[in-house]
Amino acid sequence: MKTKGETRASDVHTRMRADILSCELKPGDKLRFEALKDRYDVSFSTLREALARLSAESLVVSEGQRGFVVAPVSIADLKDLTNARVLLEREVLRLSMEYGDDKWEADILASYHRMDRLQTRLGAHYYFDEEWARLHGAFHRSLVCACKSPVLLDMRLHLFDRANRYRRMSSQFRTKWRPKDVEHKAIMDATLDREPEALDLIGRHIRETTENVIEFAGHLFVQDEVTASVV
Amino acid sequence: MKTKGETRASDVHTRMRADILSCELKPGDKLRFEALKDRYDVSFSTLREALARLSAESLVVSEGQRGFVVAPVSIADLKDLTNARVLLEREVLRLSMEYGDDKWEADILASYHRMDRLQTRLGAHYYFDEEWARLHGAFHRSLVCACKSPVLLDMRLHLFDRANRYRRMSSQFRTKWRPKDVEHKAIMDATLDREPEALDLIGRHIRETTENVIEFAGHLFVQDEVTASVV
DNA sequence: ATCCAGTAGATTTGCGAAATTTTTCCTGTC
DNA sequence: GACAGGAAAAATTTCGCAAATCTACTGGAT
Repeated sequence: MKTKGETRASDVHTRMRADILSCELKPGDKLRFEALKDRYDVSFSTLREALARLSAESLVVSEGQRGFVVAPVSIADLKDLTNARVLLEREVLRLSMEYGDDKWEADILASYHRMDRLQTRLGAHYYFDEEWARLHGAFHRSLVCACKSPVLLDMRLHLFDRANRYRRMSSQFRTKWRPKDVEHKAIMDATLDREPEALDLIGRHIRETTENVIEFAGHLFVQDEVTASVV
Repeated sequence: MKTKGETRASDVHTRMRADILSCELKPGDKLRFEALKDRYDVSFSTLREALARLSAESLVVSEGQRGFVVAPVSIADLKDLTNARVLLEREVLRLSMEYGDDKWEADILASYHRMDRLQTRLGAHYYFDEEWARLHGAFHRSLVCACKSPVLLDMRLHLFDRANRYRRMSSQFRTKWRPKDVEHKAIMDATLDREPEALDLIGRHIRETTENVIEFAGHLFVQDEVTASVV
Protein backbone atom coordinates (compact mmCIF):
# COMPACT_ATOMS: atom_id res chain seq x y z
CA MET A 1 0.00 0.00 0.00
CA LYS A 2 1.23 3.45 -0.80
CA THR A 3 1.22 5.59 2.30
CA LYS A 4 2.58 8.81 0.91
CA GLY A 5 2.06 9.35 -2.80
CA GLU A 6 -1.58 8.35 -2.78
CA THR A 7 -3.40 10.17 -5.53
CA ARG A 8 -7.11 10.80 -5.50
CA ALA A 9 -7.59 8.51 -8.49
CA SER A 10 -5.75 5.54 -7.02
CA ASP A 11 -7.67 6.03 -3.80
CA VAL A 12 -10.99 5.84 -5.63
CA HIS A 13 -9.67 2.83 -7.51
CA THR A 14 -8.86 1.10 -4.24
CA ARG A 15 -12.22 1.90 -2.68
CA MET A 16 -14.25 0.87 -5.72
CA ARG A 17 -12.21 -2.29 -5.98
CA ALA A 18 -13.01 -3.14 -2.38
CA ASP A 19 -16.70 -2.38 -2.94
CA ILE A 20 -16.82 -4.67 -5.96
CA LEU A 21 -14.94 -7.52 -4.25
CA SER A 22 -17.19 -7.27 -1.20
CA CYS A 23 -20.24 -7.19 -3.49
CA GLU A 24 -21.42 -3.85 -2.20
CA LEU A 25 -21.48 -3.05 -5.88
CA LYS A 26 -23.28 -6.12 -7.20
CA PRO A 27 -22.33 -8.03 -10.36
CA GLY A 28 -24.15 -6.63 -13.36
CA ASP A 29 -24.81 -3.27 -11.72
CA LYS A 30 -24.73 -0.37 -14.10
CA LEU A 31 -22.15 2.17 -12.98
CA ARG A 32 -23.58 5.61 -13.65
CA PHE A 33 -21.13 8.47 -13.39
CA GLU A 34 -23.55 10.80 -11.65
CA ALA A 35 -24.21 8.32 -8.85
CA LEU A 36 -20.55 7.36 -8.49
CA LYS A 37 -19.49 10.99 -8.43
CA ASP A 38 -21.81 11.43 -5.49
CA ARG A 39 -20.73 8.23 -3.75
CA TYR A 40 -16.98 8.79 -3.90
CA ASP A 41 -17.02 12.59 -4.09
CA VAL A 42 -14.77 13.01 -7.12
CA SER A 43 -15.08 14.37 -10.63
CA PHE A 44 -15.81 12.68 -13.95
CA SER A 45 -12.21 12.40 -15.12
CA THR A 46 -10.98 10.93 -11.86
CA LEU A 47 -13.73 8.33 -11.91
CA ARG A 48 -12.97 7.54 -15.49
CA GLU A 49 -9.36 6.77 -14.64
CA ALA A 50 -10.36 4.45 -11.80
CA LEU A 51 -12.87 2.67 -14.05
CA ALA A 52 -10.25 2.25 -16.76
CA ARG A 53 -7.96 0.53 -14.23
CA LEU A 54 -10.74 -1.73 -12.97
CA SER A 55 -11.66 -2.51 -16.54
CA ALA A 56 -8.12 -3.71 -17.24
CA GLU A 57 -8.41 -5.91 -14.15
CA SER A 58 -11.68 -7.33 -15.53
CA LEU A 59 -13.59 -6.30 -12.43
CA VAL A 60 -15.76 -4.01 -14.53
CA VAL A 61 -16.53 -4.33 -18.22
CA SER A 62 -16.96 -1.41 -20.58
CA GLU A 63 -19.62 -1.69 -23.22
CA GLY A 64 -18.30 0.46 -26.03
CA GLN A 65 -19.83 3.88 -25.59
CA ARG A 66 -22.57 2.68 -23.30
CA GLY A 67 -20.76 3.03 -20.01
CA PHE A 68 -19.46 0.57 -17.45
CA VAL A 69 -20.97 -2.42 -15.66
CA VAL A 70 -19.70 -4.45 -12.70
CA ALA A 71 -18.29 -7.69 -14.14
CA PRO A 72 -21.02 -10.35 -14.20
CA VAL A 73 -20.67 -13.69 -12.44
CA SER A 74 -21.36 -17.10 -13.92
CA ILE A 75 -20.76 -20.73 -13.07
CA ALA A 76 -18.60 -21.10 -16.16
CA ASP A 77 -16.44 -18.19 -15.04
CA LEU A 78 -16.10 -19.55 -11.51
CA LYS A 79 -15.07 -23.00 -12.76
CA ASP A 80 -12.59 -21.48 -15.19
CA LEU A 81 -11.19 -19.30 -12.42
CA THR A 82 -10.87 -22.32 -10.16
CA ASN A 83 -8.91 -24.40 -12.66
CA ALA A 84 -6.54 -21.53 -13.34
CA ARG A 85 -6.08 -20.95 -9.63
CA VAL A 86 -5.21 -24.57 -8.96
CA LEU A 87 -2.57 -24.47 -11.68
CA LEU A 88 -0.97 -21.29 -10.38
CA GLU A 89 -1.32 -21.98 -6.68
CA ARG A 90 0.33 -25.38 -7.00
CA GLU A 91 3.24 -23.85 -8.87
CA VAL A 92 3.91 -20.96 -6.51
CA LEU A 93 3.58 -23.28 -3.51
CA ARG A 94 6.02 -25.74 -5.09
CA LEU A 95 8.52 -22.97 -5.71
CA SER A 96 8.07 -21.52 -2.25
CA MET A 97 8.73 -24.89 -0.66
CA GLU A 98 11.92 -25.04 -2.70
CA TYR A 99 13.19 -21.54 -1.97
CA GLY A 100 11.56 -20.73 1.38
CA ASP A 101 13.86 -19.77 4.25
CA ASP A 102 13.46 -19.37 8.02
CA LYS A 103 11.73 -16.03 7.76
CA TRP A 104 9.20 -17.51 5.35
CA GLU A 105 8.39 -20.30 7.80
CA ALA A 106 8.05 -17.88 10.68
CA ASP A 107 5.68 -15.66 8.68
CA ILE A 108 3.48 -18.62 7.83
CA LEU A 109 3.20 -19.64 11.49
CA ALA A 110 2.47 -16.06 12.52
CA SER A 111 -0.22 -15.41 9.94
CA TYR A 112 -1.85 -18.78 10.62
CA HIS A 113 -1.95 -17.98 14.28
CA ARG A 114 -3.59 -14.62 13.67
CA MET A 115 -6.24 -16.20 11.44
CA ASP A 116 -6.84 -19.10 13.82
CA ARG A 117 -7.25 -16.88 16.86
CA LEU A 118 -9.85 -14.67 15.20
CA GLN A 119 -11.66 -17.76 13.93
CA THR A 120 -11.86 -19.20 17.43
CA ARG A 121 -13.11 -15.90 18.77
CA LEU A 122 -15.80 -15.50 16.10
CA GLY A 123 -17.02 -19.09 16.14
CA ALA A 124 -19.15 -20.30 13.25
CA HIS A 125 -19.70 -16.83 11.87
CA TYR A 126 -16.12 -16.25 10.83
CA TYR A 127 -17.13 -16.76 7.23
CA PHE A 128 -18.96 -13.42 7.09
CA ASP A 129 -16.25 -11.39 8.70
CA GLU A 130 -14.28 -8.76 6.75
CA GLU A 131 -11.26 -8.99 9.00
CA TRP A 132 -11.14 -12.78 8.81
CA ALA A 133 -11.25 -12.55 5.02
CA ARG A 134 -8.20 -10.29 5.16
CA LEU A 135 -6.29 -12.59 7.50
CA HIS A 136 -7.28 -15.60 5.42
CA GLY A 137 -5.90 -13.88 2.34
CA ALA A 138 -2.72 -12.96 4.21
CA PHE A 139 -2.22 -16.56 5.35
CA HIS A 140 -2.53 -17.94 1.84
CA ARG A 141 -0.17 -15.26 0.57
CA SER A 142 2.39 -16.07 3.22
CA LEU A 143 2.44 -19.69 2.06
CA VAL A 144 3.51 -18.79 -1.47
CA CYS A 145 5.36 -15.49 -1.21
CA ALA A 146 8.80 -17.13 -1.22
CA CYS A 147 8.43 -18.35 -4.80
CA LYS A 148 10.62 -15.55 -6.21
CA SER A 149 8.25 -14.90 -9.11
CA PRO A 150 6.54 -11.49 -9.09
CA VAL A 151 4.74 -12.38 -12.32
CA LEU A 152 3.15 -15.53 -10.92
CA LEU A 153 2.36 -13.84 -7.60
CA ASP A 154 0.56 -10.97 -9.32
CA MET A 155 -1.55 -13.32 -11.40
CA ARG A 156 -2.27 -15.49 -8.38
CA LEU A 157 -3.41 -12.52 -6.31
CA HIS A 158 -5.57 -11.29 -9.15
CA LEU A 159 -7.35 -14.64 -9.44
CA PHE A 160 -7.61 -14.97 -5.67
CA ASP A 161 -9.43 -11.64 -5.45
CA ARG A 162 -11.80 -12.51 -8.25
CA ALA A 163 -12.61 -15.84 -6.66
CA ASN A 164 -13.09 -14.18 -3.31
CA ARG A 165 -15.99 -12.24 -4.76
CA TYR A 166 -17.80 -15.53 -5.38
CA ARG A 167 -16.99 -16.79 -1.90
CA ARG A 168 -18.45 -13.67 -0.31
CA MET A 169 -21.58 -13.89 -2.43
CA SER A 170 -22.15 -17.39 -1.13
CA SER A 171 -21.40 -16.72 2.53
CA GLN A 172 -24.86 -15.42 3.39
CA PHE A 173 -26.50 -18.58 2.03
CA ARG A 174 -24.21 -21.02 3.69
CA THR A 175 -25.69 -23.48 6.14
CA LYS A 176 -22.86 -25.98 6.48
CA TRP A 177 -19.88 -25.11 8.63
CA ARG A 178 -16.82 -26.93 9.69
CA PRO A 179 -16.74 -26.96 13.51
CA LYS A 180 -12.99 -26.48 13.49
CA ASP A 181 -10.82 -25.57 10.58
CA VAL A 182 -8.41 -28.44 10.04
CA GLU A 183 -7.72 -27.89 6.35
CA HIS A 184 -5.54 -24.83 6.70
CA LYS A 185 -3.58 -26.48 9.49
CA ALA A 186 -2.94 -29.54 7.36
CA ILE A 187 -1.83 -27.41 4.42
CA MET A 188 0.53 -25.43 6.64
CA ASP A 189 2.07 -28.49 8.24
CA ALA A 190 2.63 -30.25 4.94
CA THR A 191 4.12 -27.07 3.47
CA LEU A 192 6.54 -26.49 6.33
CA ASP A 193 7.60 -30.15 6.16
CA ARG A 194 8.20 -29.77 2.42
CA GLU A 195 5.89 -32.68 1.70
CA PRO A 196 4.83 -32.84 -1.96
CA GLU A 197 1.37 -33.75 -0.67
CA ALA A 198 0.91 -30.05 0.15
CA LEU A 199 0.33 -29.36 -3.53
CA ASP A 200 -2.61 -31.76 -3.67
CA LEU A 201 -3.99 -30.40 -0.42
CA ILE A 202 -4.00 -26.83 -1.66
CA GLY A 203 -5.59 -27.90 -4.93
CA ARG A 204 -8.32 -29.82 -3.14
CA HIS A 205 -8.84 -26.90 -0.76
CA ILE A 206 -9.54 -24.56 -3.68
CA ARG A 207 -11.83 -27.01 -5.47
CA GLU A 208 -13.82 -27.78 -2.33
CA THR A 209 -14.40 -24.12 -1.66
CA THR A 210 -15.68 -23.73 -5.20
CA GLU A 211 -18.00 -26.69 -4.86
CA ASN A 212 -19.47 -25.21 -1.71
CA VAL A 213 -19.96 -21.86 -3.38
CA ILE A 214 -21.83 -23.47 -6.26
CA GLU A 215 -23.91 -25.59 -3.88
CA PHE A 216 -25.08 -22.64 -1.82
CA ALA A 217 -25.10 -19.76 -4.26
CA GLY A 218 -25.23 -21.35 -7.69
CA HIS A 219 -28.78 -20.11 -8.14
CA LEU A 220 -27.47 -16.54 -8.12
CA PHE A 221 -25.25 -17.00 -11.14
CA VAL A 222 -25.96 -16.90 -14.81
CA GLN A 223 -25.55 -20.39 -16.17
CA ASP A 224 -24.42 -20.13 -19.77
CA GLU A 225 -22.97 -16.68 -19.98
CA VAL A 226 -19.27 -16.61 -20.51
CA THR A 227 -17.36 -13.49 -19.62
CA ALA A 228 -16.13 -12.12 -22.90
CA SER A 229 -12.39 -11.96 -23.30
CA VAL A 230 -10.99 -9.09 -25.26
CA VAL A 231 -9.31 -10.91 -28.15
CA MET B 1 -11.13 -5.56 -32.29
CA LYS B 2 -13.97 -3.15 -31.86
CA THR B 3 -14.95 -1.69 -35.20
CA LYS B 4 -17.84 0.48 -34.14
CA GLY B 5 -17.77 1.55 -30.53
CA GLU B 6 -14.15 2.68 -30.63
CA THR B 7 -13.65 5.53 -28.22
CA ARG B 8 -10.81 8.00 -28.46
CA ALA B 9 -9.33 6.74 -25.22
CA SER B 10 -9.27 3.09 -26.20
CA ASP B 11 -7.77 4.09 -29.54
CA VAL B 12 -4.92 5.92 -27.82
CA HIS B 13 -4.55 2.97 -25.49
CA THR B 14 -4.17 0.65 -28.48
CA ARG B 15 -1.67 2.88 -30.24
CA MET B 16 0.45 3.48 -27.16
CA ARG B 17 0.37 -0.20 -26.40
CA ALA B 18 1.67 -0.96 -29.87
CA ASP B 19 4.36 1.69 -29.53
CA ILE B 20 5.51 0.24 -26.23
CA LEU B 21 5.51 -3.36 -27.46
CA SER B 22 7.41 -2.39 -30.59
CA CYS B 23 9.85 -0.41 -28.45
CA GLU B 24 9.17 2.86 -30.20
CA LEU B 25 8.63 4.06 -26.67
CA LYS B 26 11.69 2.61 -24.98
CA PRO B 27 11.75 0.93 -21.59
CA GLY B 28 12.42 3.46 -18.84
CA ASP B 29 11.32 6.41 -20.96
CA LYS B 30 9.61 9.12 -18.97
CA LEU B 31 6.14 9.73 -20.38
CA ARG B 32 5.53 13.47 -20.23
CA PHE B 33 1.98 14.55 -20.82
CA GLU B 34 2.90 17.54 -22.93
CA ALA B 35 4.89 15.42 -25.36
CA LEU B 36 2.30 12.64 -25.49
CA LYS B 37 -0.50 15.12 -26.02
CA ASP B 38 1.41 16.34 -29.03
CA ARG B 39 2.25 12.85 -30.30
CA TYR B 40 -1.24 11.36 -30.12
CA ASP B 41 -3.21 14.58 -30.44
CA VAL B 42 -5.48 14.14 -27.44
CA SER B 43 -6.12 15.88 -24.15
CA PHE B 44 -4.83 15.27 -20.64
CA SER B 45 -7.79 13.28 -19.38
CA THR B 46 -7.88 11.00 -22.38
CA LEU B 47 -4.17 10.28 -22.05
CA ARG B 48 -4.58 9.67 -18.37
CA GLU B 49 -7.22 7.02 -19.00
CA ALA B 50 -5.01 5.23 -21.50
CA LEU B 51 -2.06 5.37 -19.12
CA ALA B 52 -4.18 4.00 -16.30
CA ARG B 53 -5.09 1.02 -18.48
CA LEU B 54 -1.49 0.41 -19.50
CA SER B 55 -0.48 0.73 -15.88
CA ALA B 56 -2.89 -2.04 -14.91
CA GLU B 57 -1.32 -4.16 -17.67
CA SER B 58 2.13 -3.42 -16.21
CA LEU B 59 3.35 -1.97 -19.48
CA VAL B 60 3.88 1.37 -17.79
CA VAL B 61 4.52 2.01 -14.11
CA SER B 62 3.19 4.98 -12.19
CA GLU B 63 5.41 6.46 -9.53
CA GLY B 64 2.98 8.01 -7.09
CA GLN B 65 2.60 11.65 -8.05
CA ARG B 66 5.71 11.68 -10.18
CA GLY B 67 4.14 10.64 -13.46
CA PHE B 68 4.44 7.57 -15.65
CA VAL B 69 7.38 5.62 -17.06
CA VAL B 70 7.52 2.85 -19.66
CA ALA B 71 7.98 -0.41 -17.75
CA PRO B 72 11.68 -1.17 -17.40
CA VAL B 73 13.25 -4.37 -18.68
CA SER B 74 15.59 -6.65 -16.79
CA ILE B 75 17.04 -10.10 -17.11
CA ALA B 76 15.28 -11.14 -13.91
CA ASP B 77 11.94 -10.00 -15.34
CA LEU B 78 12.52 -11.81 -18.62
CA LYS B 79 13.43 -15.06 -16.87
CA ASP B 80 10.43 -14.77 -14.58
CA LEU B 81 8.19 -14.08 -17.56
CA THR B 82 9.63 -17.08 -19.38
CA ASN B 83 8.98 -19.51 -16.54
CA ALA B 84 5.42 -18.27 -16.18
CA ARG B 85 4.86 -18.53 -19.92
CA VAL B 86 6.08 -22.12 -20.05
CA LEU B 87 3.71 -23.07 -17.26
CA LEU B 88 0.71 -21.45 -18.92
CA GLU B 89 1.51 -22.34 -22.49
CA ARG B 90 1.91 -26.02 -21.64
CA GLU B 91 -1.43 -26.04 -19.88
CA VAL B 92 -3.45 -24.30 -22.59
CA LEU B 93 -1.82 -26.47 -25.25
CA ARG B 94 -2.63 -29.61 -23.26
CA LEU B 95 -6.25 -28.54 -22.92
CA SER B 96 -6.50 -27.55 -26.57
CA MET B 97 -5.19 -30.95 -27.65
CA GLU B 98 -7.89 -32.50 -25.49
CA TYR B 99 -10.79 -30.33 -26.64
CA GLY B 100 -9.71 -29.25 -30.13
CA ASP B 101 -12.04 -30.07 -33.01
CA ASP B 102 -11.77 -30.03 -36.81
CA LYS B 103 -12.10 -26.28 -37.07
CA TRP B 104 -9.27 -25.85 -34.58
CA GLU B 105 -7.01 -28.08 -36.66
CA ALA B 106 -7.90 -26.27 -39.85
CA ASP B 107 -7.16 -22.87 -38.27
CA ILE B 108 -3.75 -24.07 -37.12
CA LEU B 109 -2.83 -25.25 -40.62
CA ALA B 110 -4.09 -22.03 -42.16
CA SER B 111 -2.26 -19.69 -39.78
CA TYR B 112 0.94 -21.74 -40.05
CA HIS B 113 0.75 -21.50 -43.81
CA ARG B 114 0.32 -17.73 -43.70
CA MET B 115 3.31 -17.35 -41.39
CA ASP B 116 5.46 -19.78 -43.36
CA ARG B 117 4.74 -18.11 -46.70
CA LEU B 118 5.69 -14.68 -45.45
CA GLN B 119 8.81 -16.09 -43.85
CA THR B 120 9.90 -17.67 -47.13
CA ARG B 121 9.23 -14.41 -48.95
CA LEU B 122 11.18 -12.29 -46.47
CA GLY B 123 14.13 -14.62 -46.07
CA ALA B 124 16.44 -14.16 -43.10
CA HIS B 125 15.04 -10.77 -42.22
CA TYR B 126 11.63 -12.05 -41.15
CA TYR B 127 12.61 -11.46 -37.56
CA PHE B 128 12.40 -7.68 -37.95
CA ASP B 129 9.07 -7.64 -39.72
CA GLU B 130 5.95 -6.24 -38.08
CA GLU B 131 3.60 -8.32 -40.16
CA TRP B 132 5.51 -11.52 -39.46
CA ALA B 133 5.33 -10.76 -35.74
CA ARG B 134 1.56 -10.52 -36.07
CA LEU B 135 1.27 -13.77 -38.01
CA HIS B 136 3.62 -15.49 -35.57
CA GLY B 137 1.42 -14.37 -32.71
CA ALA B 138 -1.68 -15.55 -34.55
CA PHE B 139 -0.13 -18.98 -35.17
CA HIS B 140 0.72 -19.48 -31.53
CA ARG B 141 -2.74 -18.33 -30.54
CA SER B 142 -4.37 -20.73 -32.95
CA LEU B 143 -2.54 -23.63 -31.29
CA VAL B 144 -4.06 -22.96 -27.90
CA CYS B 145 -7.37 -21.22 -28.53
CA ALA B 146 -9.39 -24.42 -28.16
CA CYS B 147 -8.58 -24.75 -24.46
CA LYS B 148 -11.98 -23.39 -23.37
CA SER B 149 -10.46 -21.19 -20.68
CA PRO B 150 -10.83 -17.43 -21.24
CA VAL B 151 -8.97 -16.77 -18.01
CA LEU B 152 -5.88 -18.74 -19.02
CA LEU B 153 -5.98 -17.37 -22.57
CA ASP B 154 -6.07 -13.78 -21.33
CA MET B 155 -3.12 -14.34 -19.03
CA ARG B 156 -1.22 -16.18 -21.75
CA LEU B 157 -1.74 -13.37 -24.26
CA HIS B 158 -0.69 -10.81 -21.69
CA LEU B 159 2.59 -12.61 -21.02
CA PHE B 160 3.15 -13.27 -24.72
CA ASP B 161 2.92 -9.55 -25.47
CA ARG B 162 5.26 -8.63 -22.64
CA ALA B 163 7.80 -11.20 -23.81
CA ASN B 164 7.45 -10.01 -27.37
CA ARG B 165 8.82 -6.65 -26.32
CA TYR B 166 12.05 -8.36 -25.31
CA ARG B 167 12.18 -10.32 -28.56
CA ARG B 168 11.85 -7.15 -30.61
CA MET B 169 14.51 -5.40 -28.59
CA SER B 170 16.92 -8.19 -29.44
CA SER B 171 16.07 -8.51 -33.12
CA GLN B 172 18.33 -5.69 -34.25
CA PHE B 173 21.35 -7.25 -32.56
CA ARG B 174 20.76 -10.75 -33.79
CA THR B 175 23.42 -12.37 -35.91
CA LYS B 176 22.38 -16.02 -35.78
CA TRP B 177 19.46 -17.14 -37.92
CA ARG B 178 17.86 -20.42 -38.62
CA PRO B 179 17.97 -20.99 -42.38
CA LYS B 180 14.57 -22.60 -42.28
CA ASP B 181 12.15 -22.60 -39.42
CA VAL B 182 11.63 -26.21 -38.43
CA GLU B 183 10.60 -25.64 -34.83
CA HIS B 184 7.13 -24.30 -35.50
CA LYS B 185 6.48 -27.09 -37.98
CA ALA B 186 7.49 -29.70 -35.41
CA ILE B 187 5.30 -28.12 -32.76
CA MET B 188 2.35 -28.02 -35.12
CA ASP B 189 2.73 -31.64 -36.23
CA ALA B 190 3.05 -32.95 -32.70
CA THR B 191 0.05 -30.88 -31.63
CA LEU B 192 -2.19 -32.07 -34.45
CA ASP B 193 -1.15 -35.68 -33.72
CA ARG B 194 -2.02 -35.15 -30.06
CA GLU B 195 1.46 -36.26 -29.04
CA PRO B 196 2.29 -35.32 -25.44
CA GLU B 197 5.75 -34.42 -26.71
CA ALA B 198 4.21 -31.21 -28.07
CA LEU B 199 4.18 -29.81 -24.55
CA ASP B 200 7.92 -30.23 -24.20
CA LEU B 201 8.51 -28.81 -27.65
CA ILE B 202 6.57 -25.64 -26.91
CA GLY B 203 8.34 -25.25 -23.59
CA ARG B 204 11.74 -25.64 -25.20
CA HIS B 205 10.72 -23.24 -27.98
CA ILE B 206 9.96 -20.53 -25.44
CA ARG B 207 13.11 -21.11 -23.43
CA GLU B 208 15.34 -21.12 -26.50
CA THR B 209 13.91 -17.85 -27.68
CA THR B 210 14.62 -16.36 -24.28
CA GLU B 211 18.20 -17.65 -24.30
CA ASN B 212 18.77 -16.06 -27.68
CA VAL B 213 17.33 -12.77 -26.50
CA ILE B 214 19.67 -12.74 -23.50
CA GLU B 215 22.65 -13.73 -25.64
CA PHE B 216 22.15 -10.91 -28.15
CA ALA B 217 20.54 -8.17 -26.11
CA GLY B 218 21.38 -8.98 -22.51
CA HIS B 219 23.69 -5.99 -22.39
CA LEU B 220 20.68 -3.70 -22.83
CA PHE B 221 18.94 -4.84 -19.68
CA VAL B 222 19.33 -3.89 -16.08
CA GLN B 223 20.79 -6.83 -14.22
CA ASP B 224 19.53 -6.69 -10.67
CA GLU B 225 16.46 -4.56 -10.88
CA VAL B 226 13.26 -6.42 -10.28
CA THR B 227 10.03 -4.94 -11.52
CA ALA B 228 8.14 -4.01 -8.41
CA SER B 229 4.85 -5.78 -7.91
CA VAL B 230 2.07 -3.81 -6.34
CA VAL B 231 1.39 -5.85 -3.23
C1' DA C 1 -52.18 -4.09 -32.96
C1' DT C 2 -47.43 -3.76 -34.66
C1' DC C 3 -43.60 -1.64 -36.53
C1' DC C 4 -40.72 2.15 -37.94
C1' DA C 5 -39.03 6.85 -37.59
C1' DG C 6 -38.03 11.15 -35.34
C1' DT C 7 -37.35 13.74 -31.33
C1' DA C 8 -36.46 14.81 -26.33
C1' DG C 9 -33.95 13.44 -22.36
C1' DA C 10 -30.25 11.27 -20.13
C1' DT C 11 -25.49 9.67 -20.14
C1' DT C 12 -21.00 9.39 -21.59
C1' DT C 13 -16.83 11.38 -23.70
C1' DG C 14 -13.43 14.99 -24.60
C1' DC C 15 -11.14 19.34 -23.59
C1' DG C 16 -8.36 23.00 -21.53
C1' DA C 17 -7.81 25.75 -17.48
C1' DA C 18 -6.90 25.86 -12.27
C1' DA C 19 -4.81 23.66 -8.18
C1' DT C 20 -1.36 20.76 -6.13
C1' DT C 21 2.92 18.57 -6.01
C1' DT C 22 7.65 17.74 -7.37
C1' DT C 23 11.93 19.25 -9.22
C1' DT C 24 15.46 22.53 -10.03
C1' DC C 25 18.35 26.08 -9.08
C1' DC C 26 19.97 29.95 -6.61
C1' DT C 27 21.61 31.96 -2.28
C1' DG C 28 23.59 32.29 2.27
C1' DT C 29 25.95 30.07 5.94
C1' DC C 30 29.19 26.83 8.29
C1' DG D 1 34.15 23.80 -0.81
C1' DA D 2 29.98 21.61 0.82
C1' DC D 3 25.42 21.71 2.58
C1' DA D 4 20.93 23.17 4.01
C1' DG D 5 16.91 26.48 3.09
C1' DG D 6 13.79 28.45 0.09
C1' DA D 7 11.71 30.33 -3.95
C1' DA D 8 10.81 29.94 -8.92
C1' DA D 9 9.77 26.69 -12.67
C1' DA D 10 8.02 22.55 -14.56
C1' DA D 11 5.15 18.74 -14.46
C1' DT D 12 1.28 16.23 -12.77
C1' DT D 13 -3.35 15.80 -10.98
C1' DT D 14 -7.96 17.43 -10.57
C1' DC D 15 -12.10 19.75 -11.86
C1' DG D 16 -16.40 21.47 -14.28
C1' DC D 17 -18.38 22.33 -18.59
C1' DA D 18 -19.45 21.70 -23.65
C1' DA D 19 -20.02 18.42 -27.41
C1' DA D 20 -21.09 13.89 -29.01
C1' DT D 21 -23.59 9.72 -28.38
C1' DC D 22 -26.98 6.60 -26.89
C1' DT D 23 -31.76 5.35 -24.90
C1' DA D 24 -36.52 5.83 -24.46
C1' DC D 25 -40.67 7.61 -25.73
C1' DT D 26 -44.15 9.53 -28.59
C1' DG D 27 -46.69 9.69 -32.85
C1' DG D 28 -48.03 8.18 -37.22
C1' DA D 29 -48.44 4.83 -40.97
C1' DT D 30 -49.25 0.05 -42.53
